[in-house]
Amino acid sequence: MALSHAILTFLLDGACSGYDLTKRFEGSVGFFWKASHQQIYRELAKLEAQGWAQVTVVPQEGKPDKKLYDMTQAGRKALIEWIEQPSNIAPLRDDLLVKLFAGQLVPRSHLFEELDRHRQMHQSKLNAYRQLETQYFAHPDELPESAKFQYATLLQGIQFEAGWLTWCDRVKTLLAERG
Amino acid sequence: MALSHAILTFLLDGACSGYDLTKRFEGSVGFFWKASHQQIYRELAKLEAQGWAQVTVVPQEGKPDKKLYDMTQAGRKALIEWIEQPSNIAPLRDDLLVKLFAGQLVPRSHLFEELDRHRQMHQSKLNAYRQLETQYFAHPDELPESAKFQYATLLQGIQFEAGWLTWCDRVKTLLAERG
DNA sequence: ATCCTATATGCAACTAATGGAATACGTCAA
DNA sequence: TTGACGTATTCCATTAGTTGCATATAGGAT
Repeated sequence: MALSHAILTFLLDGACSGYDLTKRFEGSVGFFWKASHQQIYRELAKLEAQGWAQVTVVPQEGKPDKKLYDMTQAGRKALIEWIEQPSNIAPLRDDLLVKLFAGQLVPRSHLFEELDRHRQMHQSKLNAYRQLETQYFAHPDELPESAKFQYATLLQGIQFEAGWLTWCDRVKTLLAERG
Repeated sequence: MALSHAILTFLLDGACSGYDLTKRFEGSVGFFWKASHQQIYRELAKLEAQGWAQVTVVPQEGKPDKKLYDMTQAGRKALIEWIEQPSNIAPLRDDLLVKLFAGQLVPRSHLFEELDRHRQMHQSKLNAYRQLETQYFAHPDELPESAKFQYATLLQGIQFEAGWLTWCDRVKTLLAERG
C-alpha cells in the first residue's frame, strides 16, 4: 500500500493534521498521489495503531482542536524499507480513452467537446505546476538536495500534463480529417 | 464504473469469452485499462445479470467449453449513455514518485537503479506500442473511421511511455549534478 | 509418470477507494 | 440572525481491485 507511505513522506517535513494532509494532497503534490480526506483520516488511525505515527491533540483558539501526527522511528524504518523494495510501473486508467475507443457510437461533435473539456482541465493543472516551477525551482542547479527530489516529481507532473495537451491536439487533427 | 463499460466496448467487435477479454486487457489495449481475469469474470456475470450482455455456451474440441458474451441492445444503450456523460481526468498514482519525493532517505545509487528499472519497463511498453503503430496504423489518413479511434488511444499510450523515458533521463541528470 | 503450458472458469477473503452524510466551533457579512 | 465559509474530524455504505486458491481438459516436454 502506498497511501500510508505517501503520508509518512509528508510527515518527514514535520507533524501534520489530517486536515493539513488533505490540503497537501489536493494541492501541489496531487499530481503523484491523490486521496480523499476520509481515506487520509482512516489511514492516519492505522498508522497510529501500527506505531508508525504518534498523535498529539493540540487545542486551538477560535478553531476546533486538531490532532498532530508525527512519524516515529518505526515509521521511518518502515518507510525506508518500502522505498528500498522495487515497485512496478503504474497502470494508466482513463475513462476518456475507453470512450474514445468506442467513439463510433456517438456524434463526432460530442467527442470534440469532451476533448476540449479535458484539454482545459489538463491545461489548468499544467499552469499550476509551471507556476510552482518558476516560484520554487527557478534555478535547478542551485537547489538543496532535498528540493531536487521534489522538483523531480514536479517535472513528472509537468511532463504528464503537457503530454495530454499534445495528445488532445493531435487527436482533434486526426478526427477532423475526412476519412 | 468503467470496467463494465470497457468490456462492453470490446464486445462491439463481436462476442468474447472471459478468456479472450483477459488477453485483450493484458495485451495491446492494456495501456488504457487493466483488469485481472477474476475481475473480468465477476464483471461479465454482472453484465449478464443486468441484461447488458447475453451468454452462449460454446462446446469446443480439445479445450474446455467457453462462454461467449455478446452485447444486448440495452447494453449498447447503457454504453452510449455512459460515453455521453462528461468524465473527469484520471489521477496519476505512482509509487516511484512517492519514493523519489522521500529520496533523501536512501542511498542515491538505489534511486538510480530504480530509475533504470522503470526506464526499461517503460521502454519495452513503448516498443510494443510502436510495433502496433507500424503494423496497423502506418497510414493514419487512410484508416477507416473506427480504426482512427483505436489509433487515438494508442497514441496516448505512446505519448505516455515516451514521456516517462524523457523524464527518467532528465531526473538522472538532475540527481547526478553536484548540489 | 510428472511437469509445464495453454485454455477456460470461477469463489472467498481481504484491502483500498468513493460518495454521502454528520458533527462542531468560530468568523464575517448581508 | 441566518447563512455561508473555513477549520477539523469521523462514520457508514457501497463499489472496485487484489491475492490466493480451486477446478478441469489436453498437448507437449522431461
